[in-house]
Amino acid sequence: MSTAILWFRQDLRLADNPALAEAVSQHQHVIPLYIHSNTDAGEWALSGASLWWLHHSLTALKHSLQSTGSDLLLDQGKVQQVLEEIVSKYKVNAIYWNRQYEPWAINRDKQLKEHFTQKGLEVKSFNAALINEPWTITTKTETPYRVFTPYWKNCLAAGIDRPLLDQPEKLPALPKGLTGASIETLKLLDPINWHAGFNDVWIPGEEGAHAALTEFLDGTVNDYDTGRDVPGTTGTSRLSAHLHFGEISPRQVIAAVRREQTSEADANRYISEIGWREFAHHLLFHYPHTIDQPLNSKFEHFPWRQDFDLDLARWQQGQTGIPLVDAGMRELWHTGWMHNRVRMVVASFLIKNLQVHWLEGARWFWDTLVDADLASNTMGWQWCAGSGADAAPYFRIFNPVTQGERFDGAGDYVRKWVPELAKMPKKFLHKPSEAPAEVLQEAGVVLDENYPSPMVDLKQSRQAALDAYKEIKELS
DNA sequence: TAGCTCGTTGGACAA
DNA sequence: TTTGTCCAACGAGCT
Repeated sequence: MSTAILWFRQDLRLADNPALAEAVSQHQHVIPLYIHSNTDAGEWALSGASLWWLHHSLTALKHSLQSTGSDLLLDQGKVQQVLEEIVSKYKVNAIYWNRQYEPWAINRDKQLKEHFTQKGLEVKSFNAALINEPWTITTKTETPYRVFTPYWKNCLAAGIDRPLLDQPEKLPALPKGLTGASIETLKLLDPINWHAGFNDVWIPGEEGAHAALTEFLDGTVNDYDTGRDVPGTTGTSRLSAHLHFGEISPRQVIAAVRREQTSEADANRYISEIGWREFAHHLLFHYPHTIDQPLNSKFEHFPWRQDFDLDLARWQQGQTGIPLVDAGMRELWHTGWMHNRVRMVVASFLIKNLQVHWLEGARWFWDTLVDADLASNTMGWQWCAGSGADAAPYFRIFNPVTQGERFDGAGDYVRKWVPELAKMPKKFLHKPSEAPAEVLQEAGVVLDENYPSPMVDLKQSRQAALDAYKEIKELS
């Protein structure tokens, strides 16, 4: 009789789970285990909104495992120690897991693999999270890609459709006497119930992931190419957190999109977004220092603001006086998520108009996003700052008023998240400070009383950013 | 090797 | 109101 530990991490699903499928096929006993160990990751430990998601996702996984005759064993503490205890107590022969790609996780897993292999266990890891793992795609000269388009062309040429693994119908019961901690003892939920609104928006877990995918395929995907840019509508798949926690795999998502009668443009555009997720992992793996250092070293000398605390707080709270920025920051706070276009706009505003270091923004997103992902977050912020791979040219500074008028022309998004402006007419919704007194009065807006004036002059701060970028250019 | 082409997401301004 | 051009030049990646 052989026993394997199936160590769950960012692969909280039963279907298309290679480590699980292998464990079930090779061993009579399988111990599904999740270890809450939040010290390995240092500054990038799971936090805030992610912990809320994790709590519910683990609860869902536990239920599904129970319905197959098994259970999910929950534990916390040092990973090696926890594994060691279970290994010796239950005569475990093998440990299987699906790979993670964060620099800290790679180091930890490598060390664990060595340790337990030396002890005579079979230790195997699998790819569950990506179409192509970061080291499998290279340029003709075998260097990593730094530009998305050639990277993605290469992936497409190699083929991106992958076979799926079925969910095991039945799992062996846990060894007798093995009962884990309850989910509550992990204390993942913040006792301050700031995440109350999340329940209305998200269903974490594998079932929730497939429900979100179905909803996307039933409607949204058919206008994805243009609809994805409109924050006031459900124009995107909203799968990011499900994908991050591995409740669904990119293979499953691509296969499902392929089955739909969707226009080529919409399907390809969406699948290329999965490609960006892959590209982010490629970059993080090959350039791990980019989690807090610029990829482009010129930016080490960028004159970021030093005394930014008050401005950062206004940005975080959605009190900048720029309606689209405030709407985005409030959507983030209330739902743990923000529309992608708005993420770019609020990031550009923080970095360029306020000249606050992109890491401050990255850290706030890390705490508040349910889909916080080190690869995507790092790539996104560096892209906006201009210091990353395939970055926005420095002169490309979003004007949040223009962006609002272009992508939230009807104003649904701003009206929803900045209700104090709900009665503003379209013409001035994105720039209330320019509205005539009678328009403001009619809309019940009293500037600096119930809605702030813009905290910076957009034109002046844009010019200041351009000058700062010029400064580092001249250094080289 | 050298040369060529191209680069997610924009804004300001002029015509 | 819409469309075209410029912004500045660099380096990635291919041939």
